[in-house]
Amino acid sequence: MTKLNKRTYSRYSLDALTLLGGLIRAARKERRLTAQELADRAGISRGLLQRIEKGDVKCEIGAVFEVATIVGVTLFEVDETSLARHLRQTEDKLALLPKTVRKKTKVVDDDF
Amino acid sequence: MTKLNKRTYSRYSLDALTLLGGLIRAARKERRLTAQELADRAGISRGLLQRIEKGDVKCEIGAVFEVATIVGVTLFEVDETSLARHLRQTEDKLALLPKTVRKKTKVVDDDF
DNA sequence: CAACAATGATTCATATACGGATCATATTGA
DNA sequence: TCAATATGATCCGTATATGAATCATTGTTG
Repeated sequence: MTKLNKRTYSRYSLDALTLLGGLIRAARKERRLTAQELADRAGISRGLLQRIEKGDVKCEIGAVFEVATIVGVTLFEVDETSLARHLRQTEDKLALLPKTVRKKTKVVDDDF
Repeated sequence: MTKLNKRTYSRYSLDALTLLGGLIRAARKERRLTAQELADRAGISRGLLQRIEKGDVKCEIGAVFEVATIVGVTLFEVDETSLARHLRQTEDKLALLPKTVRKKTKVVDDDF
């Protein structure tokens, strides 16, 4: 029992999340949306939106992306076409790589 | 009882998540990292990494960002300096906006 | 200033995401 | 081809994120 897991996060991840939250909050205000209104539109609670705007690491990424999308904060390329194209490119790229990664079975046989 | 909430997600959000997962997976393979290895480095389980690479909407955004960071997939600007600068700019922008959004109290008084 | 509205913060119950284990399958290297 | 290993897919128990409710505070408008 007692998981005591304590995940850790790099500074970059934390900053990126804070930034994303800030962008969402700024976009919401520019559009003069109430926290409650935006939460309703996204189908989440106001409390969760608060945490999202604060950059809380423990939020469903789906909820965060949805809110961001609603207020017009887009990650990656903006337009859908380019997103779809990017998706295909990624798939193609993956097809080229070996399907499974294989570790070097043994240390270099350097006794000679 | 029975929440039956059924959140919905826009096509864009779903695509963006799929793309992000694909980018992570591609980056992992380019670096010849095993799923287990990457999971260990991120302090998460292999199962969760699987879901992340699949673009599952129900994942802690912190875990996703952390994994992405580890394999070098960066959202927003790449370098830390620009990220920090962006952070400040967002704060400044927020400072200019009204602190709370206020709804029009009444419907337009258009009986005349 | 007075009334009201939006936000921030907390608490609690519950739905659920997570880790861990396991099994089957696919893929690799020798 | 064979052995080894990575991956995919489930299942289960538990830690925990979420929604709902509430209260205090701050900001806004009239």
